[in-house]
Amino acid sequence: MSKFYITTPIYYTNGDPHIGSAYPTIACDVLARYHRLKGDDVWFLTGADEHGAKMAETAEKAGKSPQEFCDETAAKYMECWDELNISNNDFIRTTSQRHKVAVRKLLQQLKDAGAIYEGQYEGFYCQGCESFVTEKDLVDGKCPDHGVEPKLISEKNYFFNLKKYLPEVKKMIDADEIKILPINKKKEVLGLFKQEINDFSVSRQNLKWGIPLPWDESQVTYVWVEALMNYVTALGYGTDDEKKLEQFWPADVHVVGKEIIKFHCIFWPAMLLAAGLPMPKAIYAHGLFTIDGVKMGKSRGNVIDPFNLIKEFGTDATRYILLSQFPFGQDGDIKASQFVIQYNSDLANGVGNFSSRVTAMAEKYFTGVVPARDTELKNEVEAIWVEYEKALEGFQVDGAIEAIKKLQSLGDGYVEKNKPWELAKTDEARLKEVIYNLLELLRHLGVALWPVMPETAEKILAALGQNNFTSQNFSLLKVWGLLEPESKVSKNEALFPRIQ
RNA sequence: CGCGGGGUAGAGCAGUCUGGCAGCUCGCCUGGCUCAUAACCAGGAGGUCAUUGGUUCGAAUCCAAUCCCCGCAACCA
Repeated sequence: MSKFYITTPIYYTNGDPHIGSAYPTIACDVLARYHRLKGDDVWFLTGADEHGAKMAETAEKAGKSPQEFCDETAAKYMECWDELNISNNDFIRTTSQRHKVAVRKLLQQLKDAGAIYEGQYEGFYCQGCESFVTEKDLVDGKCPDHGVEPKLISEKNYFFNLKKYLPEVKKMIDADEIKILPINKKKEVLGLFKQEINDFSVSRQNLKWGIPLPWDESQVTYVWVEALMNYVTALGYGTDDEKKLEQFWPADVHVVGKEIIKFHCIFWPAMLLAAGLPMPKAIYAHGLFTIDGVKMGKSRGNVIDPFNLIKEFGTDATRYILLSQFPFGQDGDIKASQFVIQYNSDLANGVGNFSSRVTAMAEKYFTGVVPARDTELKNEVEAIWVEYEKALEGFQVDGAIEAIKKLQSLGDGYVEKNKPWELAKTDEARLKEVIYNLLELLRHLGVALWPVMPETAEKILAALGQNNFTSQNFSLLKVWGLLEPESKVSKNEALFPRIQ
């Protein structure tokens, strides 16, 4: 049995959960469930990144203490994942005691290894914001929020000696010791090495909302530095019990958005290298949404709330709709107006209707008793399984959805070709074979569906009398002919009622 | 000349590496069917493949230039 450790990005929770975070979380859930089905020992981590100036500022605007605010948003995230039926094994919060303790251990480790040195950070500081601002944020050289010119100031900071580790990191990426996927993202990362990459600061002086450095309590750890560390702190790094760390680290895949690949593909490996920890095996960068052609953002008022989607379509359909908009590794544009159309065509008319028609025929013609075995569709179904597995092994969640669609349309085509309603009048023996093939195909569809739409899969399989299927191994489940003749099946209720 | 990705039917995408009838899904139109959730199946209409120039018997694909969109570009994560 092999292990599979998968992580979502750790979300910066200074606002409510939105589909930008729901999307990769669902994708990771599909991969986690697939590996569990295969019998792998899976650890699936997600979490909340809760420190930093921006968080403190957002909390203040909301009239709350940072901790209070974080507690509330983290709860919303957890609720959202719960409603989306996300099967994460852990949810790490960077304000949790376990994270803070482990971060300080890891930072000390980096310091002891000589990877951290003291230096001066120079930047534009806005009095109004009480934080550094970037030049690109300035309008006419002034802070857009406060209308004042920020002062160039300098403060003591600790820096990570990134340059020392860059050649080794590059080598590992080149050699696919850290696989960067999809393949074009590897090119992009290697391209970054051609530009000058400077050491980065790991601390902040005038900020309270963060984790104090172990060797200098006047400085707070720079937020994304400790955020990246969540992938090991959640496994118990630096505690008395590092069993999980030994069992699951290195990660099999960090799934990240393409906007943060530099942090994950360069900075994080460098830190791991300095700390003497093994490298993640793969980093998969997924694409970003635009909505009706424009970037999603609160100020644009086009943010799609996952809770609303769940309310409108249900958990499984929301999972499906988000994943099926565009290929996982690419950017894509989505339109909320397409969601209903897609729900109706793929789910109501597709999977749902197919399940109804097949189980209804079994009831009508054979009073719900599975007729004699047949193997007419065996080869075609096996070929689709090969495609399905190949896609998921390569983290191509959308490929699995394609395979599911193929199974279903193979079924609908088979019904049309064989016209069971005519066979019922003319050829009982042939009818038995046809219905068996359809029921068995539906069983395969149910299994294939499980990682993507677990509740639906369970309903389909329960109607076929397959109740404890998740306890069985996938290698067995995908074999043709598991459905026993003489066993009892029942008609499925409408899995996805049509939306008008 | 900062780095990288992208621009293909009304919509969302594949095809570009390795040049050879421009494909998929949805939507639309027509026909068929009645087991099923007004579902299903078959057929059809719809594209100067961002623009311009070049290479070639032949270019969405290769080369050059231009325009537009997205991510990164030392501290927003």
